[in-house]
Amino acid sequence: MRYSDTHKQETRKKVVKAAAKAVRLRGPEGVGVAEIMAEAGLTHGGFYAHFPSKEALVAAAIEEAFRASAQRFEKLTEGLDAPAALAAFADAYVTPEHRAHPERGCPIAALSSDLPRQGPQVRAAYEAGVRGLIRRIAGWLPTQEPDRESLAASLVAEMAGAVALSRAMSDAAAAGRWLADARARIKSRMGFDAAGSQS
Amino acid sequence: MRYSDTHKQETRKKVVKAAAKAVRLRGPEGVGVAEIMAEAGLTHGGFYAHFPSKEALVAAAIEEAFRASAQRFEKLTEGLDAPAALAAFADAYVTPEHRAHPERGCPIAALSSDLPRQGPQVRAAYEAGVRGLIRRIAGWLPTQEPDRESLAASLVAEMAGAVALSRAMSDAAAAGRWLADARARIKSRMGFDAAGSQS
DNA sequence: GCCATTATATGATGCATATCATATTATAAG
DNA sequence: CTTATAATATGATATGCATCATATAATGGC
Repeated sequence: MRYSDTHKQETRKKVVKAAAKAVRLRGPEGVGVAEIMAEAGLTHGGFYAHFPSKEALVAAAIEEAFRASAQRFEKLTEGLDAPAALAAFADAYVTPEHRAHPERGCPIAALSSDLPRQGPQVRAAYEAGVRGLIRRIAGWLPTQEPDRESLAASLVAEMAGAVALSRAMSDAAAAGRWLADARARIKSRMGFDAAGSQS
Repeated sequence: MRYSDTHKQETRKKVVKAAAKAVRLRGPEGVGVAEIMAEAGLTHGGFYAHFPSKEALVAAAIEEAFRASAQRFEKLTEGLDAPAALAAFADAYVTPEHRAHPERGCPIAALSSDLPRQGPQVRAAYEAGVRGLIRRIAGWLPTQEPDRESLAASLVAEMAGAVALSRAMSDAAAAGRWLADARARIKSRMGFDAAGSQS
């Protein structure tokens, strides 16, 4: 073996990371193979030594994006008890920072409407990521909650929907205020606030 | 004037309607000018007699999609009092039918993640549509609600997010069950259920 | 230092697509 | 019926992109 045996894997990783950013920022159709390779410091030619197709790269990019987001939030919530973890999650997710940086944010908010139009590999990667996030949030919900998975899915829908909607608002200040409102509503639905909380 | 003076306007309308479907189904980048013209029964050549650019068409298509959705829901809720109208809205929006037919559904759910990547005309059309829907829902919310616009926006985020997420689920039956759950949660947040409802 | 082999680069191909220039067709007025 | 003109079609251009064939460069073992 001539090159160090980790060399190819390392470049592959670089390419995938570049793709993970580019795809969230410009969308699966908005980004080209050559562009991603260039961002990873390579030219387009070597691409097919790493991936059988563009779709395979996009699928890998989505996996990577979910993995990185999960890691980010794990770090953010480690050592916290369940209510604090949930609150910390919402406080990080439903924010102007997340709105401003899709390229390092949650793939659900960044790609929700692109997804139905992607091929099966991409959809599978995305679906697995969604399920993983829902499961993580469900695990933090109070055990007396009758259907934690269902509530978790509903919370994910609202959080991702809120960030996506906020990205459609052109006025950043107004978007920020609205995100703060949405954040408060979401936290109050998480089941740990004063009694009386519904659903 | 040789052709009847409404002829061009009529074809324009046909083109915009075709575009409104195609854009929601295949996305702004997934659809071509020639394709849309063909769906309207024309060839691609005449296009620039109607629109100065593809972006202008996409913007018009989004306006049309919002207009049609608004009309649809107006018909659905006419004559109902506010609580019934809200419930009818949620019962029509958060459904497997909506999940299955983005091409005649809400542009918010169909295009949320594409939007930040579009040009200013398209974004303006979308933003106006979003604000219109939020305003309509806010008008149905109970007057004692402290901030109806904010709650309405939150509800729109959750409804659109729920439909978008459901479209990422490959198992239609599971998606349907989950949509039913989400629908119940959304209706219970609309402020007209048994006392004790929060936020 | 040289060789075999693996990784990346150069360059080509074919296809799709936005845009535009020019030709053709349809129709209302005379 | 003829004609002027508005509406649409045909065809061309240019560009961008996924994919692939072939050439070059990098590196560990001898």
